[in-house]
Amino acid sequence: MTSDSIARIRRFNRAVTTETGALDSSFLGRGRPLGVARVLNAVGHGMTDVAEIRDYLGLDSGLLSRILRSLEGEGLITTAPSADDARRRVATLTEAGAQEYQAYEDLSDAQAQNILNRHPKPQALLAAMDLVASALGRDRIDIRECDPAGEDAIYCFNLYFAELSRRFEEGYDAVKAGPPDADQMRRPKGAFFIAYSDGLPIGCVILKGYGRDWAEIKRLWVADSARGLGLAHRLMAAAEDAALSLGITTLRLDTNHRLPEAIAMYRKTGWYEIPRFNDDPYPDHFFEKKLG
Amino acid sequence: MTSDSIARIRRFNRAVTTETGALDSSFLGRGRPLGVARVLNAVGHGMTDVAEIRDYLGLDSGLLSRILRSLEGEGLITTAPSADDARRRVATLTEAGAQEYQAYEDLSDAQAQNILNRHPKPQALLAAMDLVASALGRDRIDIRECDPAGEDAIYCFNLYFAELSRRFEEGYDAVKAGPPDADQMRRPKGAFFIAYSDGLPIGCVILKGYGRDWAEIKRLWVADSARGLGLAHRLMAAAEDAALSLGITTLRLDTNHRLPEAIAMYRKTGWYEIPRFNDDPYPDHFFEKKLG
DNA sequence: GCAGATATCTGACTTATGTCAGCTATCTTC
DNA sequence: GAAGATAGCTGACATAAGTCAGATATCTGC
Repeated sequence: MTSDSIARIRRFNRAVTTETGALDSSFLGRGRPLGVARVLNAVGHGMTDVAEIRDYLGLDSGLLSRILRSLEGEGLITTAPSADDARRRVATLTEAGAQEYQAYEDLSDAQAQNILNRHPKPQALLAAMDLVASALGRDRIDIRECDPAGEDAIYCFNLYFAELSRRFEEGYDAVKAGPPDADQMRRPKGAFFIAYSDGLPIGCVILKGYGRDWAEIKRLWVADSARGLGLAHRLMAAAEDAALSLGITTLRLDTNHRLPEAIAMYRKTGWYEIPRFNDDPYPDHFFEKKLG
Repeated sequence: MTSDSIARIRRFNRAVTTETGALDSSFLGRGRPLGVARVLNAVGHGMTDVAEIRDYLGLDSGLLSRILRSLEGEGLITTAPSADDARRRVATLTEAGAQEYQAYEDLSDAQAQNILNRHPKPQALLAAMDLVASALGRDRIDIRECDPAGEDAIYCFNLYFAELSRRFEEGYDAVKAGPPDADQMRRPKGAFFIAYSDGLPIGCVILKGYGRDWAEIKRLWVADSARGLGLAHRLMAAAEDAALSLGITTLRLDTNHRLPEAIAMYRKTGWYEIPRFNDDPYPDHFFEKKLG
């Protein structure tokens, strides 16, 4: 069984490296070496700081310098000293550079679309890819404080609501839970965090504050494909850190018996059950935790 | 939805290329450039013919020549003119080469094992990897005529029986279906085919002959992860070709109503239903097809 | 303002990889 | 056995990628 498993993983590696050789070569086909294309891509993704690019792509200082010069020579980027530290340099796309970047994006998109079109069960394929990507990329999952009214936040909330609808016998209607107040999820009252894996949101948590010394944890969500990787713990830790930094000493949350893994996790991490503290129709379990 | 799908595929590509950069570098760490290691690997996998290696790895004739020379210099391989065409050369591993090849294999295995160990749901991860690998590698699925008593054949049969057990209400007992007669699955009576995706068996079919002008199709199996890729058609085509080359003009098969996709496929590809022609307890549908 | 740290750049070098034309030995066909 | 095809080898060259030791400008802490 184990040796069969290893054979399967190795087959996967072969299949994927062969294919992603082709995927990477979508960066080619525009008459530019891979290294140069990768840097252009990094700048296009908003990585302007030279040091940041170097770090992200793992390039030598001298090598990156030459690549930047080459992109400048092509008229695709301009570099200038950073405003707050003249030793540092920042790179920005020129108009031609933005066009070229977009051309690479379009190529990548077309490539991805092609894989989808050729598969009989695209949804199953996507789910499998998500699972694999989360597993392989678990060390690269990062949790960022985000705008609770942003596009990614809405993406997370919709998946969270969909999950609740599946779990609850009676379904779930986001409207009944009351309208959200984004200010309560933003500093100085509260905070909002999204967990990203290579740019895809795969989890979130709200710290909903009222300007008092207690706050609520809401909408703790982890994507199916990322379950079991300890992401819920990390999100909760981020929320608790934020709470402490806002002078909040007590957290509360409500939940439902149809979410037993969550309840088990709360009990294991210092939460204790308390009486109902709101009249929300969905929750039937209420927890509290003292911080600090 | 579509643009979300594309984002997910691209995230997958990023995650996997980053990780498989690490995977490929397991080929490194032994003080040998990737190209050289790949050739050593190809020879270790039984690719002795120089032209075959060149084709498989997509290398330039001159480049491969130099790499072979370098491996010879290290004492890992020997090359000699081919017995039946002295222009061609064949490469073989020396003892030191076999050891070095094994060292690479062990590294790859350890790397794969490591991925498994770190995941909370290894079986789900493997299933997802299989699905992705079959999808990406569908152009590289090849069907080979194999020994029906070999290790891979037994692997396929076990998965086939497991599938039937799941499908049939009353389960499935391979013993009741009668003992296999390997000679009937080998030329000149019959034939046996396995579909391989990067070395992993993902489908099979038996052409079971009796030295007469009709034969039976048995154990047509396609792995879950490879459904929908047209593999059953390709396996059947291989079996039909083999039948024609053996002078067989009529094929028969039996199946069960719990395998509706298979029955639908038979009806669409020239098979017509006939009365029961054996007393096997499991089948309840019987088909025939005229070839040529 | 000075010492030491930091960020980037330049030049000189190496290695890996790929390309191509021409060479030699061998095979196939007539 | 001669003509042309084929397989692999060699030499000459090109490019991509990476390494490393200074050089230069700037920042930070004292």
